Amino acid sequence: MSIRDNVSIGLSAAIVSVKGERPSVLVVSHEGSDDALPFGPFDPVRHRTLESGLRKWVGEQTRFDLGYTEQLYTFGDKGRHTPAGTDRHSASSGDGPGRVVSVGYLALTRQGKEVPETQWRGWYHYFPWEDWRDTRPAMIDSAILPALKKFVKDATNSEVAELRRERVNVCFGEGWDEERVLERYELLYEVGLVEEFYRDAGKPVKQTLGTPMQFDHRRILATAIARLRGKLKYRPVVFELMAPAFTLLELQRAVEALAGLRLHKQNFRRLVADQGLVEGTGKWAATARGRPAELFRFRREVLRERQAPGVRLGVRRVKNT
Amino acid sequence: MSIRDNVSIGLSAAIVSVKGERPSVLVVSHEGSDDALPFGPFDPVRHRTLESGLRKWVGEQTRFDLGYTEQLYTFGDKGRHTPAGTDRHSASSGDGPGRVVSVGYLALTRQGKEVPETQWRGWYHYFPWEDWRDTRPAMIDSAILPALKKFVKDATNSEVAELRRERVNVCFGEGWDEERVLERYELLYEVGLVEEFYRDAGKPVKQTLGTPMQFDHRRILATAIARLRGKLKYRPVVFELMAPAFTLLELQRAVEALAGLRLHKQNFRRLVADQGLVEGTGKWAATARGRPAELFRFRREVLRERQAPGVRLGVRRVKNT
DNA sequence: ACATATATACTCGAAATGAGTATTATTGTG
DNA sequence: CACAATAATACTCATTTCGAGTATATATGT
Repeated sequence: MSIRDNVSIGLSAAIVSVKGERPSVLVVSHEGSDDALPFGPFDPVRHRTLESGLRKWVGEQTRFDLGYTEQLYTFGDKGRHTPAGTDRHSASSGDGPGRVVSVGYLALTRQGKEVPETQWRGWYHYFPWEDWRDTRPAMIDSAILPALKKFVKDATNSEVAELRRERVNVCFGEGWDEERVLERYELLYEVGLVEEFYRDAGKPVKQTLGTPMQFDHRRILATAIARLRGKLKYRPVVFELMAPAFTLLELQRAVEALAGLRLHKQNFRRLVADQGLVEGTGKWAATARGRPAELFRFRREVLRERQAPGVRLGVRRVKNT
Repeated sequence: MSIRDNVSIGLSAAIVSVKGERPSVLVVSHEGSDDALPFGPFDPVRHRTLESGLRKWVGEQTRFDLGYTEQLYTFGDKGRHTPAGTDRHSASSGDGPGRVVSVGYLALTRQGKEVPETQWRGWYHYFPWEDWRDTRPAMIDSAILPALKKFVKDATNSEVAELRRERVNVCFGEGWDEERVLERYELLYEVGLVEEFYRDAGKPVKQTLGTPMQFDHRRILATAIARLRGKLKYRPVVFELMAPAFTLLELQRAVEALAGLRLHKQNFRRLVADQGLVEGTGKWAATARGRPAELFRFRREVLRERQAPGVRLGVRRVKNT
């Protein structure tokens, strides 16, 4: 237990909110460098727990009050936490910048005012292939599948080829599993379809998909999206992202935005109502056209009452609203 | 990002196997001190990833080949990683033993030969209130609920009391949710029903429930059990713990052992078979009494083919076999 | 031959799910 | 002002899954 040189703990947070139909993440962005998630060091002297450290500096830096937070994953890969332009091998030389082990968090919040240096960006900028709400994204057929086919063909032997084929099939084959965000990102990284691959390898950057992020932050964001998409189904977490009162369609749009899928309206309503997740307020939303919708509120009691079920996404996909 | 003093990364593994009807965890045990999970430091110079570091020293120390592994959680709480007998405040004094952030892993393996200094121990030694296979454990009514009632009554105001009541109800109320292992352990810790509470607080130890472990290892084990119980239901992970060929009853017993619940035999069989998780080998097991059971094997192909579903535990609970 | 112990097959009602169709309450337009 | 358009909400229906049995088959031991 004596090795404690050159390791530091970094905390990164994927702070998520939804405005309208856009799931967004809070990023630190500067001219001339890639976007980054808010991150900071963990100071073991000042903070009793990792999470209290996180809440502290997120509060200071972004003035956001994190409601729900959840630890995602701890990443310690050598060569994947390198600022652009830095020699990726410097960490192994003993007293260089040292190794950073980063603990990623997911946080959900309602959207408030922005803070200097930070901005809300739609998460599909970083993962354009993950949004299936309107159509299957065209880049899957035009760019991704051709590259993946080549990846399978380039296998050194037939056994490797078979493993690769299965992986490609699970990630991008028939039967879209909206939760496999991380697996897909890692696959695209491996085949050189995302910019981070070239940066980490010190190679010249090629034309790639989606907007890159600093360090391994896009990987952390992929983990966050995957986790949130999964959690949606069995815990009522969407409500952390909603205003106190909302129409059922607004709720549905939020879930759709996060899941990247369209849902069946009537069944969605039935699910939410039957589970008692929500109760009418007796007020109606002002709508431009059509019959006005009732405003609902989340029945916070369900969190305790029963084993609080989630919004089981009504249906896989559906043609239209 | 300059703080890197006095933090070290420890890796701990809950290595799980099942023999017969006993879910077991590999522990390091010595006369005179509490059991511990195998753990070791993460050496950032030698290892590229946290997981490769883990596999390396687990391999060296225990000679076990970890099949499935999964990162659980990263714990960094001050005062909960203190060896028995050490002043729990020494970590905060700057250049004492320093702060250990520990990354917990879950690993599944088939049981092999034991290694000196380690031993397989049934996990219900540490969590006797979690085994509901035969009956609802008597200690819940005799020891746990009385203490929890007092905990609710001792609340300083009625709002706190209400929150406590809800927590108690979710953890030990009607409708046992076998996945809430960690929540229950944390609650018992808080009310002083587990030994670690007294040790961490530097108080004299009272009569408590279950076998204690060193550091925060029982918490890590609780996390592992919770995760595994959850995962069982949607990924076919049980098979990592089974011999290459097994009868359906053996499979059911393994799932029951892990979940701490009895399942409905006929429905369990239907679920497993209908999902194509398993195929007959045409061989039959030698049984002492009764009609011989066919031996089955796991159809590894399902892992790729479809989005591999898990063994959805047939039923909540059942009177008898 | 039959009691006992298992394994395996089949049945049946209740609930959940997927996919609609039908009805109601608004606004905008000819 | 009637009516097209738009959206909310209600209701229907076939299919699947689930929980809980009963029924039958194949062993062993006496």
